[in-house]
Amino acid sequence: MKWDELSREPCSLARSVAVIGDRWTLLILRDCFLGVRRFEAFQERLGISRTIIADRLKVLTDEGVLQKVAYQARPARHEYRLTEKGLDLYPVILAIVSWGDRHYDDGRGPPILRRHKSCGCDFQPVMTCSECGDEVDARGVEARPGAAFSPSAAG
Amino acid sequence: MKWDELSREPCSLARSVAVIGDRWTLLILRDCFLGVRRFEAFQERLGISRTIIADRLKVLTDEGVLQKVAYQARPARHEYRLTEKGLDLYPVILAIVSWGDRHYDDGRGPPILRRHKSCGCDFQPVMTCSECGDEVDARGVEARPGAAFSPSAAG
DNA sequence: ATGGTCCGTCCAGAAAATAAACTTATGGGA
DNA sequence: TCCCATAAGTTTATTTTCTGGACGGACCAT
Repeated sequence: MKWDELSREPCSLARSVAVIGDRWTLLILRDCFLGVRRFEAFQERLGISRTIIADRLKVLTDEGVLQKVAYQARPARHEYRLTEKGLDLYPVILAIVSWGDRHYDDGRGPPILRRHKSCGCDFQPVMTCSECGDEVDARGVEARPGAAFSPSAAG
Repeated sequence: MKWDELSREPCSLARSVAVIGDRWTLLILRDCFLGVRRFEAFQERLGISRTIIADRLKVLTDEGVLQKVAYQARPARHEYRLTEKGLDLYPVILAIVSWGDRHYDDGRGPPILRRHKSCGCDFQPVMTCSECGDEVDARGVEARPGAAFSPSAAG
């Protein structure tokens, strides 16, 4: 399988990874959720080559994860904002951060604290079942093929 | 920033991405959660070069996400199993799959269905607040620097 | 006029990813 | 014994991607 065939796999994980599973894309998305919106800001914060920033922002824009919004007319300038589809990626970011908080703590605690506005508390994300509300973990789940399954598919 | 500097960033997402943020690593982990354990099986299912499989399995093993377990002595053969640290990645996989299910459905529904054993229902994962139990989304959360924060850090 | 900001593109060299063939160790059958 | 098969990689050569730096265009402030 090649990288550009991923999006045609009958697998939701493969299709997602085709868009966001890149080395730098997740870092760009992290910054998006922290309020970074401009090309120069991404480049400065990440310290990677401008070519990659431009390429990844284009992919995310083409996929509808980010949206270009003009903030001044002359010279034409715009910023990159998360769309609804992009905001839907928040659980992905939270899950990754949470795993890092747990397994790669350097002893000084989490680098970023997150407060749930509606209850006012600093919180940890918990993955729960939509039906019973209990926490789900790998051992408590049974996977089986769905309608869109085909032999080479998975997840 | 370079790829191998990621793990030294004061950012839980960067540290995690240094381990699992690779193109193929997430696909390998997907298969792990579906019960795939042997080198040949990973290679056959993913259809990518053996070099990459070997390299990624080594990284995941070195990081303690997978563990080599012998299943026969002569010739020496072993399989790769998720450790507790690896099982902790389940919310990450679920979050990515869930996003794909929602935004890259081809009209035939999800390729894989998941049943929560304890309640017996097919379910969708919901990211909730550890303190109040309500669902969390990007707009309802406020991030701020924690103890391990430093100027270049994030998330 | 000079320098600064912002958002890119272009280029050549360096680094990484990839496919295909090969290696090692063993067991089974003709 | 010889040949084939299985499993888990390694080696080699090619292809792709990434990098750092320079460059460009459209403005603005001094």
